[in-house]
Amino acid sequence: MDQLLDILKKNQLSITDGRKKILDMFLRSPGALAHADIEKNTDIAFDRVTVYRTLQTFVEKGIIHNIPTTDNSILYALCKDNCEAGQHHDNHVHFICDVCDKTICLDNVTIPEVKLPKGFKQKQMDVVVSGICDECK
Amino acid sequence: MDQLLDILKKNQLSITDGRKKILDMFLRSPGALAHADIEKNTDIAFDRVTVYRTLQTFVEKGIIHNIPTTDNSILYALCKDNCEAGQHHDNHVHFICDVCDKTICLDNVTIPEVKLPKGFKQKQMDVVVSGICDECK
DNA sequence: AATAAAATGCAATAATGTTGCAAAATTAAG
DNA sequence: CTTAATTTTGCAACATTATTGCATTTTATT
Repeated sequence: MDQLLDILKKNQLSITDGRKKILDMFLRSPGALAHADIEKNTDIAFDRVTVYRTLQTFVEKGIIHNIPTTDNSILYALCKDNCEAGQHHDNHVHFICDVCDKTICLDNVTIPEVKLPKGFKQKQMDVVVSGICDECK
Repeated sequence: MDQLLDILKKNQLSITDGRKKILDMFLRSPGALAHADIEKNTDIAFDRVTVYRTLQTFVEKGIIHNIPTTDNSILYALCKDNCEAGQHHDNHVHFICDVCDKTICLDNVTIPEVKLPKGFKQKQMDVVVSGICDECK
């Protein structure tokens, strides 16, 4: 049973080489990936446009979601437990390591609550913590 | 006593038209600004490059800081109380309104604490809440 | 007012993202 | 298994966004 095919089929996506390879990268990656990471991967011999469109499709289907960053890059991550169920709009804690620069999706960290001023209604919350990760300590 | 000049002088920056006008935009703006907002402002008749360099300088000096976003834009905000003291690396709560699309810096909202897994060391935390702001409710 | 230092504008270049359309691959049907 | 319909991909062109070097202008210093 291939996890790859499983995810693609569940989301009613046709099985193509591009989607398989890109999804495979996410499944193997401990952290988040930027568009550039994928494009620079020599195994991925696809056109820039295909990468853009594949990522867009994956986001729409809820296979991956994007992580806020303070630079102008977009980070994508597949969160192990939830995303396959299509619940990727749920709240997450993301950790960015200042040393190795990797972004890790901390699925099992409880997200805190925030008291907003009067009149504000919360729909989603993203928490990005930066510091030193467990491998670089 | 001009607040503008005060901020620039405190940070040992020469007083130029560009810096004055861009800083003025931040002082008048209730929310965060993107590079594009500044460039499109007809009062700002400066070269793109100047805007980039001015923003970079302001960030380095701690006059403004940038806010994580899930799209590929960089948002900058001057946070009313802290930034002048150069403490802009402190933790903030940012609110992005889904309706009017403005980003607001909630300085007086207490930032929550997060328990990280073993081995992770937290240095900074950014919280981005999205929903409906008090003006669009 | 003259000089040193810093900031700006311009031009060129690089990097990043988007769109339309033809060719190729995948799926569905017989 | 082969064919037709649908979807995906690659290419090309284009648009937007960001960066760098250098000459010119502006600001600060004496």
